[in-house]
Amino acid sequence: MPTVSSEELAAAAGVNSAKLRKDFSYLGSYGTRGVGYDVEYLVYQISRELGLTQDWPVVIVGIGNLGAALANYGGFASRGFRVAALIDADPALAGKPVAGIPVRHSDDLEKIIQDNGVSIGVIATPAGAAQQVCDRLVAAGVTSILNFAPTVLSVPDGVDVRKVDLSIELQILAFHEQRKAGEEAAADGAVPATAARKQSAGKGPDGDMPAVMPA
Amino acid sequence: MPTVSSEELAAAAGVNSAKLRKDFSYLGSYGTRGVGYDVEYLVYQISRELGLTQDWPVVIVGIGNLGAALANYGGFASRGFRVAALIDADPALAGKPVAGIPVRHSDDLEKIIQDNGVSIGVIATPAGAAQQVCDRLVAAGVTSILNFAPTVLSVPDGVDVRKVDLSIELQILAFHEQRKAGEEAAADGAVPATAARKQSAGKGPDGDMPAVMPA
DNA sequence: GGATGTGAACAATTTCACAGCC
DNA sequence: GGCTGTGAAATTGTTCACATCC
Repeated sequence: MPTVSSEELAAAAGVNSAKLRKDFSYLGSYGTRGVGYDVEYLVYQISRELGLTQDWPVVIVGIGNLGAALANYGGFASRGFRVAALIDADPALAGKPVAGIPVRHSDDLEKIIQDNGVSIGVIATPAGAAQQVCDRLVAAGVTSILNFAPTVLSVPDGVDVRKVDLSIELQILAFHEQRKAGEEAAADGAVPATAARKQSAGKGPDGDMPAVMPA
Repeated sequence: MPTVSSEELAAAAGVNSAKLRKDFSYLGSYGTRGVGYDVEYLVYQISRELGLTQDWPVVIVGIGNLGAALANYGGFASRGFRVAALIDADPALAGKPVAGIPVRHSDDLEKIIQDNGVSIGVIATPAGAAQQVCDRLVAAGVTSILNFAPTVLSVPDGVDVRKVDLSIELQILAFHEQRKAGEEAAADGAVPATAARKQSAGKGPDGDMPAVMPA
């Protein structure tokens, strides 16, 4: 399939074709009127804009179950990420290979960052160690941090942090699940699934109040 | 701190106080004019709206590194999630405890779902097994699926799927990292960091084109 | 006096619809 | 004839500002 129309792409993505064309237009005029978009050319342009064509060395700090899962994750290489090193504070792990990469001791963290020109770090340590690891990464020159530890990290200006909370997505599913159940029960006086029910929210002892309610 | 004002909450969250008040107003009229919001009452109302006050039994299928990391993840219990069972296809794992919960063989998947009234399933298997596991979960009554496998799952209407791609967040960091670098280099003719550069995007052999460009 | 709750004003985003080009 | 690229219209989201209530 050498070319594709905005209509086809939009249908595949579940969005409006005008939106897709307008979004693409912000990247440049990469289509041909009457024909569509050249697939290979479009893929390259989008890849470049997203930074997929660059090589990004990253370090993963904290090689527990999650760190090991990340090290084994196949999706990184295809998006331009290269795991420059795995780092853990446990001396017993040092030298052992995980996903084919030997684990290094955290004493060498600064040297590893500098030798490899790493600007992105992944923190998969327990919560208690995360801020300290973060501080060392930043001091060594890392400017973007992906944090899996259940802590809010504080960093100086100019450093980006993104926090991944593995339970947030479950939370969202549970929210929709709750609404599904609510709709089924809507006939017998249950709270409707829409957010618009402003008037019914009296604070009295009204049955939907739990023991936790303040006096 | 028994009460809190929209102003204080907004400052803490980094948003406008009017937005916060308007958002809260969609849940109901839970504040007191001249006083603010009763913290404990507000926490309960938001928790209830999000489904945090319910008990959600979940199963985790695929107990590799990622499945084990999820089983050990502390954040689930506090948000109302209860790991009803860990399931894996490897007979060697069956009976072994992970995070204190014995792993069950996937032969028992349907029975486990039904005995525990599970409506939410987590898939942490390799990509090749994910669709098959998904089909079995759905057939057994699961209506929400959190998918960590790098595959797009197809499900019947009425079933929610959320896909977590661990490399997406890295991607976002790399995107911003690229822009940081671009801004530093902006003086010497590099592509500007803003998206608005429509006119310069000629298709000719213009130096920023790679070998992958179509003929 | 002080802070909510909310119409109205404003801003951003999405969609329409069609001129322009292949 | 077909499909992009984009002004203009429609829709959606955010902020202002103030009447209202504790």
